[in-house]
Amino acid sequence: MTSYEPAEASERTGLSLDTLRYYERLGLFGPVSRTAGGRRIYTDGDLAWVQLLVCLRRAGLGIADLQMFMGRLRNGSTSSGSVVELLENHRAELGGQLAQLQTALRVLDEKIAHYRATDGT
Amino acid sequence: MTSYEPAEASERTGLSLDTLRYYERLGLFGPVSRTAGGRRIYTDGDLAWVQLLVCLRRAGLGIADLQMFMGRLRNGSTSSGSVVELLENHRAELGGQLAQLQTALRVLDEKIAHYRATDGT
DNA sequence: CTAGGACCTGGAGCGCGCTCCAGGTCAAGG
DNA sequence: CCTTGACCTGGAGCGCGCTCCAGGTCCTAG
Repeated sequence: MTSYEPAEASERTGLSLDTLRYYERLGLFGPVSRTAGGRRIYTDGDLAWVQLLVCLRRAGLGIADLQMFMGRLRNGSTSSGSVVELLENHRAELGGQLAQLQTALRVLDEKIAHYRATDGT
Repeated sequence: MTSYEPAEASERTGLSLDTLRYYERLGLFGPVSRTAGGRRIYTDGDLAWVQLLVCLRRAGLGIADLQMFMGRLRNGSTSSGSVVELLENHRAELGGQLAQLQTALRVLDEKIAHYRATDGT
């Protein structure tokens, strides 16, 4: 029992049927095998990939990133180094965003203080 | 000398003229004062706001966030609390993204290890 | 055999955040 | 005066990441 119909795959990954098909079309995973009639049958392996994709999307990577990502991972070639590199770059970027937010928080605190001092009703 | 022509404002904020106008149209800052002829003249105050906006955008907040943000800050009313709240929620979100990334990194390490063990050419 | 529902495909549509464009106005230099 | 270039406006266009739709197929239940 290591295979799932589309509905179940959707449920398990949290992606819509459309999005699953979309990702597959873009080559982010799969190709997914089919029944004689042409319906998709997702394997555990497929879903594991999808979970990883979901994870990366949630982490803020773009579709293009995921494409080169999958490309690299597919053709072995320990260029997996560059994949990890990509992730770590993104992590750095997130760090930057956090820093921006903290700056914003600081600036806001100043503004609030200023308001209180100037216009302290 | 606390005022700037559009070109200079653009240069100083790193936003395009279009984007400056766009943000102003959306009410994210301003209204910017004009010359008799109708050209914009940005003040230091304007640019300070814009810097804050840039900061928040870089931190990943959406335009809608910025709008309610500015709305809150404008009408005083120490609801600035909810503004800070917004920022901190977002910070938490970034934290979540980082976590997702780390999970992805971990999963990848596993996959790589698996590759090496299975197919270790 | 028939009905119903889950699934298929290709392509159109949408919300976001800009970016570009046409057609016109202002203002400093010659 | 005229030219030139930075600026103005409203609105169209674009790339992303889905999401929705029409029109058709499969297949299980009655």
